[in-house]
Amino acid sequence: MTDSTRQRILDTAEQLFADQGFHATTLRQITREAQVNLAAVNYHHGSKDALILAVFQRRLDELNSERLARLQSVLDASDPPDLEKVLGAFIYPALLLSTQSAGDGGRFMRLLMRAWAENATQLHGTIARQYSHVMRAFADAVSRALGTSPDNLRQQLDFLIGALTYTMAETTDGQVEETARALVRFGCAGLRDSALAQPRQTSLKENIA
Amino acid sequence: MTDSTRQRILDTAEQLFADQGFHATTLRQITREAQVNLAAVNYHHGSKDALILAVFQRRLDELNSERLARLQSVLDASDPPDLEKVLGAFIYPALLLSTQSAGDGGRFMRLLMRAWAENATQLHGTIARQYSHVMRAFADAVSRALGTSPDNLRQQLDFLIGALTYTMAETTDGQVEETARALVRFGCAGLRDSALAQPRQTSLKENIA
DNA sequence: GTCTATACAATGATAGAC
DNA sequence: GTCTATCATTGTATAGAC
Repeated sequence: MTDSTRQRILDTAEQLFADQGFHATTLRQITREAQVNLAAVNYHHGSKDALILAVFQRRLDELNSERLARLQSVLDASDPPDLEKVLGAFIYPALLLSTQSAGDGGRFMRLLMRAWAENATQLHGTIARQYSHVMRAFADAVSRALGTSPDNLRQQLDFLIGALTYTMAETTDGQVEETARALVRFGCAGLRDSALAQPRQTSLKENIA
Repeated sequence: MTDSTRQRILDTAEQLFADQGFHATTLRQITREAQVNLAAVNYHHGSKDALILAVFQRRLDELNSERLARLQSVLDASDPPDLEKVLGAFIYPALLLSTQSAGDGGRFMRLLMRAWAENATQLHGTIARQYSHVMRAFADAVSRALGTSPDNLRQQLDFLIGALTYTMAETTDGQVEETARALVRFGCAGLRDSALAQPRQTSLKENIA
């Protein structure tokens, strides 16, 4: 098969990256374990950095689709959407992914924090572009739930993303539900309180993260 | 001078790491720019990973000392300490460091997120050990400000650390005060609300992050 | 103790045959 | 698409000068 090579590389790379980190994992190790030729990685993905990026793209596509689907359900349920449920639609799929991503023990999302490192320019930029659509949708939903302008929420949503990202790296299988509930509660309180402070509608310069 | 070589390596490495990332920066580039011999890095620091760790140690020592000093001032001011000021003592020095660290343009703390990547085991573990003293002191102060057990605050403080870390990577010079105020407010609201949910005193298994 | 010059195995990447 | 052979560059180790 021609396409199975590409996918086999992706699967093996994801597992090895999660276990050993990006730098410690060599292309020779990946290709040996995936039973493909060394040059196949560069042929199918271009470079090692591009392979790392491809590993992320696949998971982030799942994650963001799931988030948007859940958000739509929440928006359909009530017109001023429920803030807790909006944040839940953002947080819960991420924590789920962090502990049970497709086959491997569940250590995939530890890579998200690992990944900010290495090729920060290319990878962080691409991830940000991936998130920008989702971020816009959620910022809009949160703003309607609170009755404030979406612009003022960017910073607080960044706080939430930071807390979520950091938490993903530390959460293990059994704690997903409990952790998600705690983080939703934490974020709701912070957002509601910040909304009281800035009820006006000003616009800040764009700062996508 | 005998000590200037070690420090020159540290300074040059910090700047290059911040600009290009850890992996992209080679030892030959560092030693060339610092005008020292290639082997000097391994002689003074042991390895490239150890050099990365040393770069962090230096800044984290400053940061944690500053945090504890400010915390002491807050504790001296009033016996049930003011929660806003406690969080400020934790957050403000970090954001300051992230934008104006010792000479270089201020891109140092961008490394903190970058760093969780590469040698996650050794570096993340050592950083956690560095933070554990500070974390304990702040958890204690927050618990007294709220009137709850410190154990129940671990998770919420982790949320705050995540938000802070993520924010540090994105904050630029002019936004320190404003960002710190917003993050303090966000964290206070989350902590106060979570304290209402769990006023009991149970103990969870240790999970230092 | 510090520093230098040099050497080494392993890595990511590429070119060209099939 | 896949493979073999090969390249420049990397982090690290060592031997020896000051």
